[in-house]
Amino acid sequence: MKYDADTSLNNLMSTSPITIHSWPRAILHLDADAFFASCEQAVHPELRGKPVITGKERGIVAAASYEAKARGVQRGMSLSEIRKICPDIIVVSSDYETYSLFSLRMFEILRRFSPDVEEYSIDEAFVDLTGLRRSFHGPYGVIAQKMQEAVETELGITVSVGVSLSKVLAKIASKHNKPHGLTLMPGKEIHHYLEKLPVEKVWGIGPNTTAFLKKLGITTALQFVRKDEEFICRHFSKPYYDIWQELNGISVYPVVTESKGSYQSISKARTFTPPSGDEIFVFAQLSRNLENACAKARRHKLMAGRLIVFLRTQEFKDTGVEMKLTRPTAFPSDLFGPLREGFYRLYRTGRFYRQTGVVLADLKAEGRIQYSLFDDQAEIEKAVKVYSAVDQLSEKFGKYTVHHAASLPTKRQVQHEGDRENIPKRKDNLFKGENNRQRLGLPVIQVKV
DNA sequence: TCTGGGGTCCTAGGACCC
DNA sequence: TCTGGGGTCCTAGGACCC
Repeated sequence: MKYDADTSLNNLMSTSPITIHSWPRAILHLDADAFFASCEQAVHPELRGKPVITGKERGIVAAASYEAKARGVQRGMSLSEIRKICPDIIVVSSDYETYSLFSLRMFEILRRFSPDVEEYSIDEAFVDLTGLRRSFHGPYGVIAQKMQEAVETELGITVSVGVSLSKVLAKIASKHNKPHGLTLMPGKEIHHYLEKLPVEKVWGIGPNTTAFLKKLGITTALQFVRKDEEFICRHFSKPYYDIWQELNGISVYPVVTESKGSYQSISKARTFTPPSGDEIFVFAQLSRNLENACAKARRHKLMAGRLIVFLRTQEFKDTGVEMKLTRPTAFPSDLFGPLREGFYRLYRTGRFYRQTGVVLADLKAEGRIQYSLFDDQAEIEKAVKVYSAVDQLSEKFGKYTVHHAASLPTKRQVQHEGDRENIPKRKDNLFKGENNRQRLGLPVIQVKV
């Protein structure tokens, strides 16, 4: 039977004996379990089965292994709290390069099954499976299972998988059973899942909308889905109408296959404790944000047309200013003027600040920039030379080898890179790791001296 | 959820133009 | 000087995500 795009879940979910095509679309969502911690356990076998957390460099939990979660470790806990409930906790610094390599491998594996893979985040993917049953000689559930198996055996981590009619539903499915879950949610079973699902668990519905929904008497996903179109349009804007459709089994979010080529914006922010009322110090933080953001922009061959500066006070109040630049640039030397101007528009003596940040927006590709007649070409070329030297030095000797004097008063913090607590620093341990990297096809990472 | 860092998209309202 | 109607662009700000 041909699927009618207007058929809503109200029809799909009816107990009618008529068999409608149960998979108008088959969207898979894959979510790696405790990804960072799992990568650590895959690379360091001696960590397997043990409570591990990552995020040592910042002193907060970035990810906790399931063993740690089982012991009550949660995000947002301080390290001392964690040690109290779990004295044998293993704390490691985040190693984003390794996680990115695992991520890359994960997407490669998925693309063996379908070309329609969306790299949604470092540890999540959407895959459009629609129409693949023929070539795999099996139902979607079996294809999904094969994908899960491939990722798990080849990478040594576990992942949770959900398959349903839309991205929003697939996300609900993958979350339903974690870790190492595989949940199939065909049209006629969806309402079972939505019935017990608090509406705030739906992807795209945050605290604000949840509060609003509550006023309308809606607390579960099923209650939301069962409202008619007219009701939704009267009370909500487009994003929520889209979610409503997705929940109804009508796929409106495309699986975006193109890898994200470019950024809309680049931002760098930093929180410091204790909060500071020292003008020089706060500006230095901002200056450092700017240098970092610019370096990233240059790395991606982008230039900014707008600069946004923001400060967060002790009381978590944010203020910001936005500045249009006379010409696009990714050089701090061009931007210190605007930065200073923005800073003094925001900064109030006597206030204490806990965070500074910078956003580079209106990004344009380096090559496509038109300079005006009034731009000083010689100045620009000089800056190009200076900063390409800076970038080379940073690559060779580390991130903050060279920087502007204004960034100096941030009082450099001790770098924790590479030191890992509770892991004996023995040679064979290191080799174990390297063997594993090779087994996984990861390049051996050079140790900085 | 007592709060880290990095992103995206949508909407309302004003400015400006015919 | 006042008055319509309609379009586009920009910006601020909100809301949400991992």
